[in-house]
Amino acid sequence: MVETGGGREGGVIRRLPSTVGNRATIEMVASHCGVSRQTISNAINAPHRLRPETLQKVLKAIEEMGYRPSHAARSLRTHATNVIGCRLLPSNYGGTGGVLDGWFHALCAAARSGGYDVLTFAASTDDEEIEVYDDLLRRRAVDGFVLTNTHYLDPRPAWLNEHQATFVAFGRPWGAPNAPHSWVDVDGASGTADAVQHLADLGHSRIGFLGLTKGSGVCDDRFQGWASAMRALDLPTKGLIGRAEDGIASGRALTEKMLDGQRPPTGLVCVSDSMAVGALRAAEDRGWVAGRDLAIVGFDDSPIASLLRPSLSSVRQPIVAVAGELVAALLAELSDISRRPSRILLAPRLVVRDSSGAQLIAPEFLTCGEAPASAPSVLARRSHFDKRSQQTHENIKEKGA
Amino acid sequence: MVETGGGREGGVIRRLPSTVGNRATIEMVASHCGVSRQTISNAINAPHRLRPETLQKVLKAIEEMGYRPSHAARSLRTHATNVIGCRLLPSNYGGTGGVLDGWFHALCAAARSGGYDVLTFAASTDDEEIEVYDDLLRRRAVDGFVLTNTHYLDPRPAWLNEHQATFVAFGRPWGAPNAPHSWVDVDGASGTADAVQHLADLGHSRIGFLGLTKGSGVCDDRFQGWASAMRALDLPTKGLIGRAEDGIASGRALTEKMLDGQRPPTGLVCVSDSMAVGALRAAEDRGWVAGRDLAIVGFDDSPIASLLRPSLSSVRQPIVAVAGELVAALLAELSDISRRPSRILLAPRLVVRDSSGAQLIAPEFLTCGEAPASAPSVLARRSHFDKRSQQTHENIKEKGA
DNA sequence: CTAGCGATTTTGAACGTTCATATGTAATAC
DNA sequence: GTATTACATATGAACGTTCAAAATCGCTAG
Repeated sequence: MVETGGGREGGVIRRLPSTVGNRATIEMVASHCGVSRQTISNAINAPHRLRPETLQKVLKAIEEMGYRPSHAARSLRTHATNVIGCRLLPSNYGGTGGVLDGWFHALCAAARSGGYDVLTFAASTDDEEIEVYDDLLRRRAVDGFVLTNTHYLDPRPAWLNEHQATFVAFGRPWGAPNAPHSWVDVDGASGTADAVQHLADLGHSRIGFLGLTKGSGVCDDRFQGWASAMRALDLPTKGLIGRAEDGIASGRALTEKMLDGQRPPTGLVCVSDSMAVGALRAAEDRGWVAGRDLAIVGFDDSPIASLLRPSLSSVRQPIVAVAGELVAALLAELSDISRRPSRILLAPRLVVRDSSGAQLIAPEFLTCGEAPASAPSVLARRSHFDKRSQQTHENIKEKGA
Repeated sequence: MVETGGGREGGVIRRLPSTVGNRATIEMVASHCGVSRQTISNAINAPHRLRPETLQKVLKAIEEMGYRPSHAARSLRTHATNVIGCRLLPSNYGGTGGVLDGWFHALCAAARSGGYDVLTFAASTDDEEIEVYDDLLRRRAVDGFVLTNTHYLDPRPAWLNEHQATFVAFGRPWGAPNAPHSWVDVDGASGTADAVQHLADLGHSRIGFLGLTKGSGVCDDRFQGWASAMRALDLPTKGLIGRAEDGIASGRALTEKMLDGQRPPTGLVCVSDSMAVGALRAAEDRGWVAGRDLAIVGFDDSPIASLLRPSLSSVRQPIVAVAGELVAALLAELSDISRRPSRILLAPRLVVRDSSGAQLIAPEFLTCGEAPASAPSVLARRSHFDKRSQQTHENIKEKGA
């Protein structure tokens, strides 16, 4: 299976050892133009210093010769690398499967349009991540970092501060609200509050929350949004809170337990899409149809949300905007060292699909004709669904920023 | 929502302007040891040249002072950056949602353990990607590239060769089998052949193929595996080939059309998971249960495969191994410029789940009690499924490499 | 004692930029 | 006509390494 070689390509010269690096240097451009090094440098870094005609002449030569300043030389001289370091989380990390990928893409795009590149590295733990930080800083390979997945007792911000590194975080400094670094985050509380309001609008009064075991800042935030919305609507919360490790199995188990309770919920707001998938499974287990027999809203709007049947209503994070703000904040700090930290909270928006029952169940979905016997309360509950909201399929409920 | 500032942190000194770069240099280590620059350099790059006691003394100082050679200075002098450039595809690119993320993570890990870093960039088109290549090469910011998503008439390999860049590709050079660059790919044909064999073992004789419109090397490869396996088993193929753009809607439409044909398939092998999801939808549309009324096998084993109901049997690519081989091949080329290109084909493996009907349908799934009227041929077909294979749930059928 | 040799260490130069400063040049002011 | 100024361009040095070559050291042999 492993074949090496294949010189059948004939006269194809593959690479000339010493010509790989034979690209134009500033000196070559200078002598070509009949000016000095510094004039070329100025044409690039301080064009206002040049006489218009000189500038034009130099720029033309630069263009023709395809000159770009050597990254290493410039970086050596200026002590700036124009590179940002960022850890790539394992795929499907913590149930936010696929969401961070779009974010990462946006981050790279934003960085590049700001004149920066992104150096990506893998790490499995915070400590490993810190080791890479240390390496990159000592080698002076990056100007700063973007952190993701902040959490309680996160050792990274403190370490980076101690080592006088510039960085910004995607995620609040949970447990350290006054941490002196910049961050950008999504207002999870507003997302879950929206979800509650959405379900309440549909007539639900018993709305449960599926969260994580204590110790997750993200969950605390989202829980808080649910709790305050419930309070504001004067709805009961007793027996409607479930907590476990993130995961489909957990979501399923929590939902089962909650539905078996004295006064089961008719709607569920979940801390993550994986929890929501678990809830969907639990509904299936009973022969229920999510969106008809049980309303479910997830969080993150991961790629699977729209693929599931019934499709999953979910709170979508503005990941592209987050990436843009992070890059903007980091570049600002890099250029203005005495800058105060910026703290930016962006609003998510609820994407309404089938699982919350906001629209008619697609006919092809009702394969069984009638409600299964195992869900006796369904018909009684159905009345709720008659006052359906005006929201249309995949319509997005924007929350004013 | 946007708050900047928050100086309540009091006396926290955030960053000392000129101390950011005050890390140890080779000269500092040298004077600390009472030796010359070059001795320190040798301790790192050619330790055999040093007297054991000197080496030990120097290494100790290096350790204590936390010295690492400046990336810029070293790179300027040696003309090597120890950085690999790689485009990050938009998430969910071409239906392979989530698969490349795991690959990318593995790539970063492999690179780092080989002493390299990965510079990531976003690009929407091949031309945009080439522009970035151009930029990175001119600035001498990377030593080489890893390409993904190769296709017919791919302009990138030719461009890179013309510009004497070192690179390896994930994916064969479709349409240019003798292209003089190294590549690593997954043997799609063997994957679909396995899928056909799997379905044939389960008693299927009418096995359809859902592919892409002509012009996709990946699809041609996978199609070829299906076709030759069908031929080898002496099974009919007429009316069992569907082609369209990749996507769920396409898969659904193709499946519908095929099932409406004169002699519809009882099993489907799909070129991608998104096509397979479409097939699942088409089965649902008829009130069928995939794995019972129609066997479906996808390709890529994307994260959704195990989340779907019924869960999707799919051919999994050995992405971690691919990443490792790619890095190995690239580093080999970088260190040995006259090296001949290596061509490595790795075998995928079929992950058997519910949608291919290899095991009993989970009871909770059969909510409707009996086969729907719209699938009259189901009971007749059922006999096939009595000779079920021994494969267990999520069991993996390894293909010898 | 000294030449010769290998092992070890040092020195000068170079990599390609930008910074800080110096030089030149044209226009303005006295 | 010369001093003053602003503008435009050029020069020397430095960034922190590694390369190439030179210097030093410790031994052995003649």
